[in-house]
This record gives sequence, C-alpha cells and structure tokens, in this order.
Amino acid sequence: MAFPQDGLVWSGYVVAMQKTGQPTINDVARIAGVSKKTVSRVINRSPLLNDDTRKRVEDVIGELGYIPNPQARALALRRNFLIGLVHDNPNAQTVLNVQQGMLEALQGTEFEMVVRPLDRGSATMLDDLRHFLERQRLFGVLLMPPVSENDSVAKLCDSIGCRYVRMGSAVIDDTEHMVASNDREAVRTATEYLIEQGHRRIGLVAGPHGFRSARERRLGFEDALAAAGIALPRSMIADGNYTFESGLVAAERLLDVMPRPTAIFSSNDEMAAGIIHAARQRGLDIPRDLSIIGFDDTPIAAHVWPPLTTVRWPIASMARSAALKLIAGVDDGSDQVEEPSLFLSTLIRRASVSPPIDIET
Amino acid sequence: MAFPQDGLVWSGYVVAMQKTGQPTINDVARIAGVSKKTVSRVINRSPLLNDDTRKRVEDVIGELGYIPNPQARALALRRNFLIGLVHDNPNAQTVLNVQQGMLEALQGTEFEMVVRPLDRGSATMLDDLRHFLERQRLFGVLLMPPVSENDSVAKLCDSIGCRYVRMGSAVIDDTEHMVASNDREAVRTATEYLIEQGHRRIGLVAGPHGFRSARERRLGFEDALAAAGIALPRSMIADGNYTFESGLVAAERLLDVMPRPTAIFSSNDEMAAGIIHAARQRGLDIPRDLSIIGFDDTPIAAHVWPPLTTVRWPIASMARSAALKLIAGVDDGSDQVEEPSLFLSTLIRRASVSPPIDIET
DNA sequence: CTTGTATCGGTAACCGGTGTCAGCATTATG
DNA sequence: CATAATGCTGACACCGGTTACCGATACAAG
Repeated sequence: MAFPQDGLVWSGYVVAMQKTGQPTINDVARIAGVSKKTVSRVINRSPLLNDDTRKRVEDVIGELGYIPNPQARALALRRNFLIGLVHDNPNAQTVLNVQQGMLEALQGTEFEMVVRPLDRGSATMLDDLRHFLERQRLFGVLLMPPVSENDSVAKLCDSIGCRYVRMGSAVIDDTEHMVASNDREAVRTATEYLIEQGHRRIGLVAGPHGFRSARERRLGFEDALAAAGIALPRSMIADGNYTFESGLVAAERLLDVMPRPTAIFSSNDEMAAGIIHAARQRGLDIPRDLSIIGFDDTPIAAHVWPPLTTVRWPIASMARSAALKLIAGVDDGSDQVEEPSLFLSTLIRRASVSPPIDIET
Repeated sequence: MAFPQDGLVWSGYVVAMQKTGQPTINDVARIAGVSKKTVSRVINRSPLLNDDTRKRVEDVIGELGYIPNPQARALALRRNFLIGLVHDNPNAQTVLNVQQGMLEALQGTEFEMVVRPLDRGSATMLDDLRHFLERQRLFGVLLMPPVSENDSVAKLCDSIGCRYVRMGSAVIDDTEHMVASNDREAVRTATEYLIEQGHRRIGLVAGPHGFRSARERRLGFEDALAAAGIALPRSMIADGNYTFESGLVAAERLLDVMPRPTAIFSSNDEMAAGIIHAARQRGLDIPRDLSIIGFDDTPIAAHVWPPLTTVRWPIASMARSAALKLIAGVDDGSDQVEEPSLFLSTLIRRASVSPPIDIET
C-alpha cells in the first residue's frame, strides 16, 4: 500500500503532513500545486488573485482543515491577535456582560480575549498593567469602569502604543477611545419619575468618591431636584461604595433622619438591595413606606422583593461596540460602520416605587 | 555627538534598539557581548551557565527592560502560553470566582487566560470548541461545569492533544484531569441539619437533568432522608434549572402540596431566592413557616432576606488548583506539590432555617 | 512583432526566539 | 606531559508564517 511517491501525490497528502497533525502552509501549497506565497495571498485576501486559483487553494484548505498558526502570523506581522479586558469592577454580572459583549464582537475574527483583573488600591497597579501590556504586546485593551476613568491608565496605553477604548459614564476622551452611557440624564429621568409620583423627600445613596459614574449619577439626581425646585439637604445624601453592605449602612443613616425620606435613589442595584434589607429590618414596607430606584438592572434587581425599579445600562452593547472600535480597520473589511460612542440608558419600572403614603405640603 | 560606533558601545545602546521600542534578544546579546543563545539560556534558567555571565546578562536585561516575546517563544517551542477557560455556566459570580482562582494560579507565570463561553444546546458546540482549540493551539483548558461533565468534550481535548482539567461535583475522571467537590456529602450534611431542627416534610428543588451537580445534590438529599427513615414522596421533589424563575415555579408546586413542606432544600442559591420570593407572595414567613437551604454561597445568599443558609462551594480554590494542575511540570520548577483533587464544601448557617412551627409526629 | 497587464513562482531575508552540536578553555586523570 | 573529561559558549538551522524583489508566463491589445 505504500507508494514511493507518497507525500507527493494528492491521495497521499496525509503522510506529507507534520507530525503534529496540524497541516502547515507548505502542505497546502504543495497539494494545491501553488507556492506558499500564493496561499498566503489567499489567506490575506489579496485582490490580485485569479478566482480559479483562489478557489482551488481554498478547497485544499478546507480539505486539510488547515488553520494558519496565529503565533507565526503574530510574529511575522509584528502584532498579535489578543485583546485585553482590563477591569477592577466588583460586580460579577457587569463584568460578565462586558465579556459577553466583547466576545460577540470578536466572534468570527481572529482575535481572542484575555482578561486581566486589576487590584484598585494596589500601589503597583500601574506597573502591573504596564508589565501585562508590554509582555503580551496586546493589540488593544478595553478598559472597564472604574479603572477606565483613570487618565494615567489611558496615558500608559498611549505611551506603550497599545490601542485602547474606555467604557464609562460620560465622554471623557476622544470618541475614538470612548464608549459611554448617559448616566446623568438617565438618573435625572429616574428621579423625575419619583417626583412625578409625588415624592418630595428623596434620599440619595451616592457611589464612592473618585468614581465618574458616582459623580454623573449624583449630578443627574441633583439636576432633577433642582429643576423641580426641591431642596436637597446634606442629610438626604449618604455615601456608599457600591456594595450591598454600604447600601445597608447608608440606608440606616437616611432612615434615621426625621422626617425620613419617602423615596431613595440608589446609585446601583447592589446598594439598593442593601437599602431594601435595612428598610425591612425596620419593619418598613416597600414600596408603601419607602420607594426605591436602583441602577444597572443586574439580575439582583429582578430577584429581590419587591422587584426593583432601576435604570438599565446597555453594558453588553457598549462592550460590543467598544471591541468593534478597537479592531476597526483591521477586521477583514466588511461594513466598517462608525461605532456609536454614546448609549442611552432606560428606566425599567418594577414594583419598588409607588406614590408616598404621607404626602405633605 | 554621533559616534561612528553608536550602537556598538554600551552608552549608545538606545539607538541599537528596534524602532518599536521593545528591545529584542539580539539587543541584549550584543550589548552584553554574548550570543543570543546565551541570553536564551539566562531566560530559561539553564543550569549550565557561568554565574558571572548570567549576572552580566541579567543586568543588561534589567537595564533595557527586555521582555521575551511570547509569540516568538510560542512559535519556537511549538506550544503557546494560553490557557482557556471554557464554560457554559449561567451564574456570573461562579464564573468570575473561577476566573479569579485561575488568574491567581497563573500569577507570576508566563501563562495567560483566554475565556470562551459555550452555548450549551447549540448543535455546533463541539465544533466551535474544536475550532477554538485548534486555532489557538491552547496549552490547556479548564472546563467548568456543566460543560465539564460532557465526556465528549474531554475526548475532544484528548484527541487534539490539548491538556484539560475538569471541574465538577464528583470525580468522574483521573485525578490528573479532575478537580471536584463533595456535593453529595455536603448536601447530606445540610439536609441532616434540617432534620436535626425537627423538620420531617422536606422538599427538594432539584437541578436540571443531565447536570452531574444536580444528580449529586439530589443523591445527598436522598441519603440523608433515607438514613433518618423519612419517606420522600414524589410530590416533595420539584425540578428546576438553576434559575431564579425556575425556583419560583418549583416552589409554587411544592407549596401547593398539603400538608406543605416545612423546609426546602434548593440545589442552588439562585433558585432559593426564587423560593423565598414565592413564599413571600403567599404570605409565608421565613424561616418561621418555611426553612430554606441553598447551595453555592453566592453573594445573593447573603443579600436576600432573610440571609440564606447555604452550602459554600470552594470554587475559587478549586479553579486555582485546577489551573496549577494544568501547568504542573512546566512551571519553572519550584514546589511541584501534588494538587488535591477533592475539595470539601461546608454548611454556612444563616437565618433562613429554624425549627418548624408545627411539629407533628 | 512589440508592448502591456494580470497572475503567479522563486529566492531570500526576516520576525524573535528555540534546539543541536561542535568548539574552546579549563581542570582532572593517567 | 599528554590525554580525557568537564563546563561553558557560539554558529547554525529552524519554528510557520510574512514581505520584498525580481522574473516568468500567458494572453490581450496596439
């Protein structure tokens, strides 16, 4: 059964392949009867190629199950096909939504996603990131909030020559490097909804200092109250740090105030869950005694009792768009539509809001 | 100022570097006055190297901030430094915990993590995975449940020559390829706790068919009841699929039974949250009228009201161990302790369990 | 017959590291 | 002192693709 020309004739191509089982560009070239240069032209979709030749080579590629070695390509092209997701976000669902959106964008391309969580607070954070970027020579990185709000991180990417796109709550960079949501407007709308329901004593559980999202959401809250001519005493604002526990503590403070607020806007869902917790411990019924609005529309919002009215943040779409922005111009042609830089958040009305029981004034 | 020997003398090394800014092994070799092979030996900690030479090269490496190009190494070594995380797990917190555990293990190594969610149910799932593995030529993959329970996936990895480690609820493979928790025993213990409290009519919200974890947890539940001589009528078992909604629906069914159960074991926390929801809708007080135990100890367990008694699953530790198993023998020497294959889950007692109010016989 | 254009191959060098093997200097041995 | 063993190092080819450059061929047009 062993013909001397094994490895040279078509039917014997199998024995001509590498021991690893993975066919190389040379195998394809030999079997298709062309040069490896031509195969390379096919892979890279060179325009100056006869359709017949292209077809023939593509057939062989399909037959062999040939897949170009990304490492070799990366080396020769002096760039790789890795996109980094850099985050220090404590919310699992948010991170996973972003991953999902990214992967959706990367689907069908030759890019892969590598994830790098960062330790906010760590003094070596910037060095860690630099080391990561330089070592892996990433094609680009997607920066999630809150680390995306750190300008020195963006500068670092620039200086290394690594593309980046920042996700955030406001446009704080060129649209080329930015995908943002309109947190301020969204919160304003949400707060106006509370006002429409008749609430006048409305508390705010703010996010942590230094977070752009916290600032934007607070501004939106203040916008709405100012527009309605409602005073905002300092006692109606409590700080949180986006965790359940901090929401609980903040709520304790707000509910100690007399007269207590009839509604609270929480800068995220996690803290809103804490507020619900605190209210229930005091025997308050939601929404009868206290209306609550959250932000993010994470699964927890639908799963607490009562289901939480909240602001839906199109995080996955943003991530998808951000990833497309990153690989724009390199992806094999196709549409090349300009990716949007601003995404609108919307209010999701559930059962945690009702008119206040004791309307006064 | 331009000396003819620029690029050859030490002080002029900068101009000798690549345009990209990243120094190469040639730069290091030239400046240190050795061959690139020697530099390579330094990088790979070759034992047959003069200490003086090593020191000198290391100094230059530090001076230049040289970092070996992973793509080039990958090409030359015919293996890359990418470890895949393959999952089709719907729970964000679980996935993120695994990512965290993995990254902890990979910390300090040259490996990177790439994440690949899979669409369970999709007919092309296996092909997708094969394509992913072959294209990226991954060094290894970590398989998360439930996809890790799929034997054909493991076979696929084997056939491609890709290392793998499976995470799961029971040891269903060689310990070399497996990291498991003792779900069955853990649930048995949890159920025994309910029995100790005096419960006799105990319902089970089971996980979806085909999930090993669902099966193990159910077996543990049955073990405990059988050991206590408690009958388990079919009406006390309701199926769920690990989602909040399915837990809600399952609870509706169980609570319709007369006499209704005084306690329910839920195969995960998400469904337990649904059960709480359903109970509250019926005006039942937890734990007075109904005790509940969940599984996973996700953040939701601590954040629902009342805080949920649940089984803590050391998922991050398991992932860390699994990743270490994957890179065992390749990591630069060091300890090389055998990674454990079995991890113990523990019962976390919170406020969702109390003795039943109406103890009968 | 000349010229031009489109398509493809050959050769070589390169990307930035690796393995193999031979060579050199130094030390141990007879 | 000659020889062998040892320790250390460099030359060279190679991994699987890339580009650059030039040359070859075919076929159409002038």
